[in-house]
Amino acid sequence: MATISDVAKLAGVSVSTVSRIINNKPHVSPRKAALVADAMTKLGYSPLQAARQMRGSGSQTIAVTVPYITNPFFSELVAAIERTADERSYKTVIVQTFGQKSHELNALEFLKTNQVDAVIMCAIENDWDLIKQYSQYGLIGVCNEYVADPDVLMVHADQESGMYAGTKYLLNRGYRKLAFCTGQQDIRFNDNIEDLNSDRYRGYLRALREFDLEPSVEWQFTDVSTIADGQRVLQRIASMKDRPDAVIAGSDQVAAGIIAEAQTLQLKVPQELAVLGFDDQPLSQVVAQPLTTIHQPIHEIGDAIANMVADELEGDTIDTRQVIMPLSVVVRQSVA
Amino acid sequence: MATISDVAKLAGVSVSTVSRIINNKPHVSPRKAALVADAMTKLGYSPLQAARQMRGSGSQTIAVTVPYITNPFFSELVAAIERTADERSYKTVIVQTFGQKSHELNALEFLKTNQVDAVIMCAIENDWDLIKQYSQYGLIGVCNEYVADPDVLMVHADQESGMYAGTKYLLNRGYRKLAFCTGQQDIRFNDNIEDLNSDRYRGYLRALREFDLEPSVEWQFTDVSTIADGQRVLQRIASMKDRPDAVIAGSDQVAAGIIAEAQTLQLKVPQELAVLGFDDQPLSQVVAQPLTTIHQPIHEIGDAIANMVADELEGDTIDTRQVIMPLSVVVRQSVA
DNA sequence: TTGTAGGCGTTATCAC
DNA sequence: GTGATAACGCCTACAA
Repeated sequence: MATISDVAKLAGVSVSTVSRIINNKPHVSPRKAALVADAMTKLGYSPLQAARQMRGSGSQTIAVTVPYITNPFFSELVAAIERTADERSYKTVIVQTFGQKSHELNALEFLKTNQVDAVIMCAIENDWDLIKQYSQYGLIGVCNEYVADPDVLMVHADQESGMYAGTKYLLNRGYRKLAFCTGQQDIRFNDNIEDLNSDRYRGYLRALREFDLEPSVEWQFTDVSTIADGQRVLQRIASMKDRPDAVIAGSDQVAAGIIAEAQTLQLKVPQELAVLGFDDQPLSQVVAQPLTTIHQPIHEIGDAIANMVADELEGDTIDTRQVIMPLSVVVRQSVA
Repeated sequence: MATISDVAKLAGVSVSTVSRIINNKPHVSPRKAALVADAMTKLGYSPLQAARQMRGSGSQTIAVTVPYITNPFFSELVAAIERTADERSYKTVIVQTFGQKSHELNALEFLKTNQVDAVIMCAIENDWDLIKQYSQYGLIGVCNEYVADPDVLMVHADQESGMYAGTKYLLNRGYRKLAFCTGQQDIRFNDNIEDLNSDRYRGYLRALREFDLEPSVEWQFTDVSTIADGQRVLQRIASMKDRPDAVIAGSDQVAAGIIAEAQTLQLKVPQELAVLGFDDQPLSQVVAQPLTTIHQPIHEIGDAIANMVADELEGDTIDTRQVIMPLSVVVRQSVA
């Protein structure tokens, strides 16, 4: 493990000169620069991160928080972010929160201790007021989440319009008895809350009301997010006397579970029950009835936030700090 | 940011006493210990990693390398490892290699610079001889890969037997014209190589030979690993004059792609073409014909390697350094 | 049992 | 343009 003074010694200069060159600061003669560059490669030298961190220098590293990396939506998102970060020569560390505030705080602590220059939050567990305090230690970007703060770098899709379009599509096709699934624990909707799920619910309501319909409490399913959850949803639907004629799954995972279980229970999709997915993941093409779903531009979202964060880190002026990506319905076969 | 000397000052003791308490070393009076504990919580103090790293102390962090986090097999594996590491109070950082040697080396460099105490490699890109050199800086565990070195901590599934069982199952059901898919670039099989793919191929051959069959070069597909790859495989099969009657997909992803494309091309599974998956992921239950596949105990594998690594880090003596998990065929509907 | 002092590798400040 | 030197926060001999 060569150190900076090893390099200095070999190049016949002082450590400060080497340091200047490493961090390409001015006031260095080309001659010595060459000498040092030579010594560095000869020794295979690279600066020790830990020492830099102690000095409070940058780490060229970005942390990304996600709830669960096993959720394909997030693994794709992380992959996109990491790919772009890589191009900009930033390293990436992935932090799973498992929906726990403490894990999220761990990631934020990285900022405090200079382990990372920025954190991109693809899920938010703690109150924003708490999180915001960490921005004195480094940059915080928000991705796929909502924060009512015009200063933060934020990229997300237009969930309201997306869900509105999806619901409208079902309505236009003649469906009237719509079931609604959400990943959240309970539908705590109110007009003041700005978050992904409320936004989706808002879009759902807007479409419904255009048809003078009200949401049915009976047909609302909360806390569903996996394939297995989808299977359970369909079982409950199948056992109802008054069944919905369509179900808004909230994710392709859930939609896939619903369709698979429908198949085993011999319930015909879309004839007896239409299923609308969300995300448009590869999965949506391989289920028994390929999913009509709402396409999310995951890679564009990831690229955008990563580039914005990198820009800000490099001191570039950023014109728009918040970008909202459009969502659109992809028609396949799970809706008639 | 409270430092150790802030704590010392507040507690009215010296920094060394605080340090001893933090690292629960002997020779501390309970009275002072209480004082210090008090001061620590009052200040919200936590030791700065960077400073510890510079001293060469442990980081309580384990790096995990995977080729692509978007591959559900690996995201599940990582999740299992992280969960167990978390229980043992180790932090985890995920490093994607993207199949590139340089990215893998990055993870290994973490060892050198004390950023992590251990790295668990779930994919191996570089030569083992090169990798092994890094074990002077920290612990290296191997997961889901093969290394001919009795000293290394290693956990993987018995791919040979798994593939043998799967192939045998097809053979026993009367299939004789077996196609074979693999994720590797080309089938460079030889008896000396010990790796996951060779091992699988070995199992495939063993079963074939029991039926006096030879592998068909015509029906071997290399470099296939995604759903889209699977779709392409089916297209090629569909266009053949002499078609296989069964295909060993190598992964559930590929199997799902094959089945989806078969559906659009109106080719009946399993009547006209049987499909055997590998992994037994949730996906395998939602395709048009639920997959007959080979179950991999992903969580057990992840738990095992994480526990072994944690044990070794904590100086426990380890009885068996290599564990091989059994694989078994799960019968569903993609094979008649 | 406790405290003091030195050093880990780097960068920034100050002289020259 | 260049080079000493003092921090950064922590741990560990060594001394008391």
